[in-house]
Amino acid sequence: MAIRPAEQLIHKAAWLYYAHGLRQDEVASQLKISRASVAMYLRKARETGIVNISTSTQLFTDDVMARKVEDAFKLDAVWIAPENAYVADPSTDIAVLAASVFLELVKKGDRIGVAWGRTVYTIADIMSYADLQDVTVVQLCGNLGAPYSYRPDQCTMEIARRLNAKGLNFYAPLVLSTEELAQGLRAEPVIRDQLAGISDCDLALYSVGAVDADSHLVKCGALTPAEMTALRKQGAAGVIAGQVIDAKGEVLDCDYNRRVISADLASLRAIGKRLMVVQEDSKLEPLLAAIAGGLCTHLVVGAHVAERLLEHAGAASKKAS
Amino acid sequence: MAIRPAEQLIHKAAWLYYAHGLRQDEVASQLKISRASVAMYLRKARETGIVNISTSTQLFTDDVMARKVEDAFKLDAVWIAPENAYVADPSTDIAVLAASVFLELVKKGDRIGVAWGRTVYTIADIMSYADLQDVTVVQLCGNLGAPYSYRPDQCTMEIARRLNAKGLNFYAPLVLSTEELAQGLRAEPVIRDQLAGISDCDLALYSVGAVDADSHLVKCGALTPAEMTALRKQGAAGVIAGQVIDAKGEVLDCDYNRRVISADLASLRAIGKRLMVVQEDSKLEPLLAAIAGGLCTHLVVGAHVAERLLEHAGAASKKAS
DNA sequence: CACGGCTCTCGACAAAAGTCAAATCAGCGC
DNA sequence: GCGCTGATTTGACTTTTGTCGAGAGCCGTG
Repeated sequence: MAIRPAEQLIHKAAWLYYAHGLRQDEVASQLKISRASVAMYLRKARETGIVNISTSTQLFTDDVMARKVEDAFKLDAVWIAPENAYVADPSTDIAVLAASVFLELVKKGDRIGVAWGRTVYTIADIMSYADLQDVTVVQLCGNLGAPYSYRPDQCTMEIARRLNAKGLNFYAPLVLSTEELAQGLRAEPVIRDQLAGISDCDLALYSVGAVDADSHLVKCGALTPAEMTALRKQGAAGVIAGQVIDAKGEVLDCDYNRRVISADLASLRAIGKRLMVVQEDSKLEPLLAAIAGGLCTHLVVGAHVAERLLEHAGAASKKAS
Repeated sequence: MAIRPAEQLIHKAAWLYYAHGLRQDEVASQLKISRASVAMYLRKARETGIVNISTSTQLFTDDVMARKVEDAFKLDAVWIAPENAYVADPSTDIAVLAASVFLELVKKGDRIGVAWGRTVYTIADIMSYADLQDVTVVQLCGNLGAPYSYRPDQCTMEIARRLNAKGLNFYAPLVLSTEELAQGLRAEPVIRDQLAGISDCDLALYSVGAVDADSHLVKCGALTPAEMTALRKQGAAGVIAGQVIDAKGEVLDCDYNRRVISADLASLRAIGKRLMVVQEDSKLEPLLAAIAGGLCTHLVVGAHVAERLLEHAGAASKKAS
């Protein structure tokens, strides 16, 4: 296989084209190949992250609303995707923004924790490629043998692939049938090491789930709709990395949570940058819970959710005074 | 001036085009402007660093020779520009590479020390734009009222401008006529603070000058050719940030050095990443001195100099054994 | 209020980049 | 040795992008 020379050529072509600003035909004659090949190499270079094209996400932090949300909830940084999007699908817009923000936050040598969900998978799916060799992507929670394409391990691996990073998977079920078994598995060296390594992460990427019948936990069979309703009554406000949290952002004391294998919230809070992405307008309550629990330092949301966050903050401060 | 809406438009256009991958005509219809304007906005976006296109410099570190030089001289990283360049001017090639490497090393929030010289100015000149608001570029040595376009303050300001960073200039002459005056000026609060702030830098960018009649010090009138020759006899091996160093990379004990206002070498050594760029083949001796003095952790050189570095290292180790 | 001077915007053309089917080449089993 | 398979490369074609001069809008000035 002539992959070595090809790799070299891709690098050289990318170098001449992007760094030196030569035209494709000039590159072609320098490298003594046809221009069409140059075009192909350049596409590969972009796809593999040999060249990085990134747009500043400043536009979305400059927003006054973003500043207000930052202040109101004491977050490190907030990005707001305009709702009156210029593009067809507003939820895609949030994911594209989230992917850019994510890439901006990642540094060389980082260890990144990734949770699971439709949102995270969408982000992974549209994320552009980058070449960050010494980055590790770890899975934050156990697996779910769901028929979905956004299984936890898929999210992790896809992001690792895009970044050209190492992917560290987590081969345990998210939820077991008994508490004892869960405890036993958590004590298992392979699993224990994985869980222990989570707090060493520099950056976490996750979303928050709603506590309703549409939740992934229900769709994947981890919980029945009835159990979900029951959890709601017990004070469940959201789902983070497979665990059910209450309105204060603490793990809900319930049978289900005790059977889950996932990063405990203290480990998550130990991660410096916790990037939370919320696409759906309906996830206001879970998001508030996550913020209350200090599970989020960096936030990407749509304008609509941002507005409602501010309304809520305003109401709360009024009540307090 | 309709510059505010324009700024917004540039951001939006860049966002839709680069992040969402729309075509220019699609962007144009979304934004309700002509495609020609979109093309113009995109150019501006590239020029101002709203979008970043960077190519991985891996190709040049992958080189086995680069590894050998790293090992032989205990450097953190070495990049080697191939001498049989694909481009017209080999020295430009080194500068382009150096600029890429430099941009790769800069992080948000960094403080960067920049020295002066043709090499540094060339790098500044071809460096692409970036948007790093919270970066500070400081000048490492005093000014020289030369008729050259690569005055120390110019180098600093140009790099600051390209990075969209703050530029901190150094308004003192590089060399004074008496030692007393130099001492007095160094004690001056404005100057003292500047000099004291140098060791807080995260990254330094400089080259090394040769001790000959072609040196900038001679061309700018700081030293006469005769003085230069005399210094050589006293053991001068190179020039760093306006100061004359000996073969061990220490400040040469001479009248000239005592009259200079510049970063002292200890401050330079305190900077974490010291990127040295050498274009000319003739600068082998100064480079060896700089390396010996621990003034360089990251190195960008042409293949020819790299070869000679290795020869030298080989000879030295043979002699030692 | 008309007048330059200024920048921004547009349409049309030229240049460059992307794409695809056909051709070429290397490796491999028969 | 021969022909097959699959990947790579090429030339020709189409689409997309860059550029330029003309014209439109805006402001301060006489």
